Amino acid sequence: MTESGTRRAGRPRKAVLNRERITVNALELVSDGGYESLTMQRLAKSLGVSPSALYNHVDSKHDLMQWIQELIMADIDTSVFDTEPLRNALVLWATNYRNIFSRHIPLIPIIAVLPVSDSPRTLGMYERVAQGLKDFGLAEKTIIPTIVALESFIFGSAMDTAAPHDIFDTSNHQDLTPHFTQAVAAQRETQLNTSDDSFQRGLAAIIDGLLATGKSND
Amino acid sequence: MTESGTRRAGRPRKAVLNRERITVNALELVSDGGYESLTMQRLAKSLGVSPSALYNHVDSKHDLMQWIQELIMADIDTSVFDTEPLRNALVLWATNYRNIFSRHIPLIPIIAVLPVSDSPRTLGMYERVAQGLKDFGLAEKTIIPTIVALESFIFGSAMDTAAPHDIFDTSNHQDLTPHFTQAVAAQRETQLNTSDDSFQRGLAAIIDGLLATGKSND
DNA sequence: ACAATAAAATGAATTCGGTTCATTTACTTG
DNA sequence: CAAGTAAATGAACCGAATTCATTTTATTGT
Repeated sequence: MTESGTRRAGRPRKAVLNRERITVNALELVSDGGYESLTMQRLAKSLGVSPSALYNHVDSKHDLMQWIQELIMADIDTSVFDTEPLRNALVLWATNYRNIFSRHIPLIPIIAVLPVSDSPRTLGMYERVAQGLKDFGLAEKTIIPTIVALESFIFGSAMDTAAPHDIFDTSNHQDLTPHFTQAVAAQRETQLNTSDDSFQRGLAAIIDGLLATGKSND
Repeated sequence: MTESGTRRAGRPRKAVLNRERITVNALELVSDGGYESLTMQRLAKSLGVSPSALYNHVDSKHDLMQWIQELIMADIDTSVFDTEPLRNALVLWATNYRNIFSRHIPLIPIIAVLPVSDSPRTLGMYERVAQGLKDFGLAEKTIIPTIVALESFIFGSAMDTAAPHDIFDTSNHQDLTPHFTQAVAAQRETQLNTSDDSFQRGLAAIIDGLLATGKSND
């Protein structure tokens, strides 16, 4: 949409940077060194460029986060809704979703609050899940609350995976917390990872409940 | 416990700062202006003191966050476990918990990951819930996963309350997302706040499921 | 009264964050 | 080859957390 008229010529120099290179490098930084590693200066250095150069391509760090969201969302598999019965599909999708975000904890509070229309892939995912729920027979008005509730559980569970393994260590307070201490010991005996165990139990519970109470004939 | 021996005398000057004043002011800053408002400099100014003075009392901003956690946890009501049947008590406790944290979103990712032993009040809350679940007849080994799953849902739901009201606005993509768009419209017609609706539905579902599948005779 | 004490408060300095902007670079095209 | 343009630069700004040498001042034993 460059204005015409007395225009002579001109194209820019060859760009070193572009959205993809920036986003991929940013995500790499995060994967390697945690989220504190993602600073505009470090990102610039990893791209062999000066920090200010980034701002010719991205408006702000927050915008960069949105780009990263798109990249991450691409990993979430919704094809199971085509091949599996709904309950199964929900379990597989949710598990996949949670596992991916547990590798990107600091993005969660940001993404949880981002308008879906800013991310085509996110929108696509919602559409696929909504369709599955509708075909299953959920009442139209319960579809969104069902998705939101599931996602809340997924995000919360993803955050929980960041908890240290000794988060429930009560060595110092045993006497004051007898029931809790005993419960911790009992869970430990199962040899199951606490986060995974909690997620699987909670997921089965919430899916069954949501599908049961959301049927059309309410 | 100052060492004796060749000691002469000495007590410090009267302290302007102390843990309580610092923590209360910090939380006030957060409530008034969101979490970006909580900086050590602003906190210092609100206390009529220089920023560096804070570091005579708190080791780091992260430590300050833990203090704030303690203050917030004090608001969570566990007395319902003494007066209500378990299912009811869980609903009331979870709702209270979620409402309180929805006013402190940025703390969630931090608190979700904090060792409970660092916060006596958090520990006390867990003890009370664990006791309730045990008395209800849950198998010992399912108590911790039950609590963790509930808390994950609570934290996720608290974050969701920060989502903008038009988070699901699809005006631009209607044709590509027919099911989702229709589901959004149907939910809107109920006049219910999406976050609240989702939370209540999800909460009932997950509690029923967890209590049903966690009974001792598994 | 007084000198010694020691925690508390200060203010300057450091380091690192995101972001802006005037300037320069180098590629493309008429 | 000259014009034109987006891209890249580097210096600068602001505000953040934190450190440290220094100063203040309430207390207490003499």
